[in-house]
Amino acid sequence: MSGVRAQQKQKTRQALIQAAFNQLSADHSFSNLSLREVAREAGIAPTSFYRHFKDMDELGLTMVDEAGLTLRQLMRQARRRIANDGGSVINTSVVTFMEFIDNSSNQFRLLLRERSGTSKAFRAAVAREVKHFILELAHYLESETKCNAMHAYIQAESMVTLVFNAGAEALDIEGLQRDELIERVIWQLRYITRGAGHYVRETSKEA
Amino acid sequence: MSGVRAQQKQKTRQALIQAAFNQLSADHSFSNLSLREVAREAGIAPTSFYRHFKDMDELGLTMVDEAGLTLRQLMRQARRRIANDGGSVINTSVVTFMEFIDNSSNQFRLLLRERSGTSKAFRAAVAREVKHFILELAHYLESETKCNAMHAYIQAESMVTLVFNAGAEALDIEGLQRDELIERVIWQLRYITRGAGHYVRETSKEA
DNA sequence: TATTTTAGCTTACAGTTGTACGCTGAGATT
DNA sequence: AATCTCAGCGTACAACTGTAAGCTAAAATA
Repeated sequence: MSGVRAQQKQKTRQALIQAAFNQLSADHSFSNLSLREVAREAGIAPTSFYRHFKDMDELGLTMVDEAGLTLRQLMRQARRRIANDGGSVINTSVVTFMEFIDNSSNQFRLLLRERSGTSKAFRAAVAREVKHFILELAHYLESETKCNAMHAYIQAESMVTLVFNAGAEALDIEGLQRDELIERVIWQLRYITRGAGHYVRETSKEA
Repeated sequence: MSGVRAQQKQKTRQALIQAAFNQLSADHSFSNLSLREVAREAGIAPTSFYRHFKDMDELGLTMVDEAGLTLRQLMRQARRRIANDGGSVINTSVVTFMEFIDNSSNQFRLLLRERSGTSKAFRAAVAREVKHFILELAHYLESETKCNAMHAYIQAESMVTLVFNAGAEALDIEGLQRDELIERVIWQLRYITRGAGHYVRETSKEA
């Protein structure tokens, strides 16, 4: 196993994935990609594509998985920063997420677009990745605050929604406008934290 | 003016727009549309398309305007309901929005997708429509509560983001799951209201 | 009434797409 | 050493795309 042969196959498979990611941009979405162009950039004949993926959709789903992985790694990194540098949870998280958008903008774009895209399988795949993200945050909130599971989940869901959305807007702007955007999203997260906190307290009073 | 000629032209122009909207669906986005297919459904020759629009993008931008109009009409209707039926603001708004998603799902889909789509002009157009929506809500919040302008805007922005997002998710689900989704988004809006209220009070104390 | 304007048509073309089919040669297996 | 496997290639094709060019007939204008 893992002979020269299989190794080379993995290599061109990665070349295909990389080529596809490279061709994503502000004005080129996954559905705009053509099998032929991807194969061309990867340096293989169009028909050789099929040795690696059944069709473009299979490639795309692989890419979604990869982007989701990056996203989860990112979140762990954020938590590490919070634990070590001792910065504010909200601030650190938002800053880390914005770094993701700048450093891996094509991965983020893929998630962003395919979340409401044309293929049910894609939408489901992105939803799954986002849900992972939400659940990890919900667990964190549940352990760090005196939040019950339901409120923790809803709170996490809104936070992820708001940050994700701000990320989408951030893609198109720079400088001052961007700083203002970040400030706004931080306020939004504060609202959520306060508001959820209120209802949690009320709920525990009732209990 | 408004002779038989101009009248007929408007009619086929509308036929083109309608044909394009008809061809949108869960698995057919605007960028998947072809000029030829739209023309075919509208009942004209492909090349006659150019008598009405410079290219597909011009058609698309017109469609975005139309969808934005529908959206604003919807919001006014929601406010009327709130004033007359006297129901809860949050509940009525969410229910109204969900009706929009069911009754005009293709218009909603257009806004949803092109918001993060491939064309900067489209993204800007959708952002403009959404901003209208946010501003109207912000003014409402500012007048109905003791909220200052900044908090009103940020609050409105988060509410629209959360509802819009829930709408996107609602497109793919039905029944119980959907009811749960609606319940969650209502909680999220409550968080925002409470949280914003808290900071507003704090600000006015400081002042 | 004579002239101009124009929405819609037909024909035509060059470009791109996905993919079926069959071959080859280098690694893997026996 | 003989055989098998299979990643990658080249050719080929049918389906579709956007759009250029020029015609026609009916409405508008003068």
